[in-house]
Amino acid sequence: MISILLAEDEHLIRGALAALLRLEEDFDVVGEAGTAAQALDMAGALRPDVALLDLQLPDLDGIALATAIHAELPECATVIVTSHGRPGYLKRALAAGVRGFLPKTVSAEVLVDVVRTVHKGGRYVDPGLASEAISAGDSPLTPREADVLELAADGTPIEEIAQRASLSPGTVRNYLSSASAKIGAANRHEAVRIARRLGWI
Amino acid sequence: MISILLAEDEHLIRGALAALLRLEEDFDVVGEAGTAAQALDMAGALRPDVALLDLQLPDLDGIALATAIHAELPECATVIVTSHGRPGYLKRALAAGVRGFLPKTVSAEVLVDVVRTVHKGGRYVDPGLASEAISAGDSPLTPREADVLELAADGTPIEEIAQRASLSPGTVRNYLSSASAKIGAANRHEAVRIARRLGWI
DNA sequence: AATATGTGATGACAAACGTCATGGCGGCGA
DNA sequence: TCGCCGCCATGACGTTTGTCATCACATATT
Repeated sequence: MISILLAEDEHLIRGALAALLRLEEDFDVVGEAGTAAQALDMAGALRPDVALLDLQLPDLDGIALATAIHAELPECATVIVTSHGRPGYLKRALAAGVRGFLPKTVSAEVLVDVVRTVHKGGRYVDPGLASEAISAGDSPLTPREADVLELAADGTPIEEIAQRASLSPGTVRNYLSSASAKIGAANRHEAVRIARRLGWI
Repeated sequence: MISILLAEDEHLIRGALAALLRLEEDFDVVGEAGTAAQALDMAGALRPDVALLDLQLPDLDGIALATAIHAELPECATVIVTSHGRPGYLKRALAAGVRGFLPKTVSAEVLVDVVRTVHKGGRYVDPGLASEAISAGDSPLTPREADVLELAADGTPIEEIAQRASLSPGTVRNYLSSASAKIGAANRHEAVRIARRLGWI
């Protein structure tokens, strides 16, 4: 019997996934959490064999949650499930010791297989995502460039970015300019979009 | 027995929802589609009582799909399910004759209830979404302003927007300026974000 | 010690952008 | 028929950007 903890913020999806997993005779969904904090509590209390984590949770992202769970429950295998197959996230997830990484586009059968695989100590990464991650390569941005670019999201004007980052407006423009050049974008807004898609910010 | 057609692009979620619905004795999931085109084919062939449609599908949005289904199968009740509770969409969906509108944050029980309700001829709209839609009000944008603002998404430069919309760059700037003013945004990028959130574009 | 790299800043210049006034044209309701 | 509104355009103005050269300082690498 494999005991499973589910962390997913959308109630309906959480329930549906639970229903799906409960169809397997050897699966036991012991807990369903809607937030990372809840999931962490439940992990400690229920000590599941496998934790199925959505990448985007309201309080913390799934990778940080996986790290926290590993610290408290090293024998628990974690699997990240996500709608947005951002290549950068995959790398961070693997670095965090996650054992499985799946987009929500896989079939139910694959999910079930993966749960069994990671429970037996194996690993599984979606092949499509893996090849994307390889072709996307590492982020060319310096840490500071990534910071500033992140602050530039939502169309924030330079002046405000400068204040939030405690930088001079000129410096902000320099970072944004070099980041856009590295990414190959025409302007910072496009740069933000691309960097987001690749999981660089 | 209520026969149900499911249209949802994410394979895993589609399977999970199907599993959830099949737990009900009086439900029969007769078809699962990943695209609007597929869903339309299946609707014609399987003539389901209820169609459960995701708002975002790769080829067409759920509202357009609902309209198409009604045209071919007037007795089929349609329910839209969505991750993004954009107020504007709710209005358009109701105008299209959709019988149910739910965010994915509702519980599995609610979904099941709603399916039964709409099958009996009733309607259901998520209360939270409804109040949001009311408070958000109608779009203040003229059709053309909305067009141009939509083209301005992804940080496209004005010159390119002008070409795609077959307008002079000056006109584009005028529309963008007035749209931003109406929305209360400092620049077009912020305007795009707000309009997106409210379902105006 | 020399070199490269990241961080932070300034100044200058051109291009892109936001705003406003103004005009013409067409449709639609009063 | 008149006025209002949406559509499209132009010109002018100031502001915000993107880009580049150049500098200083700190930290690693070789």
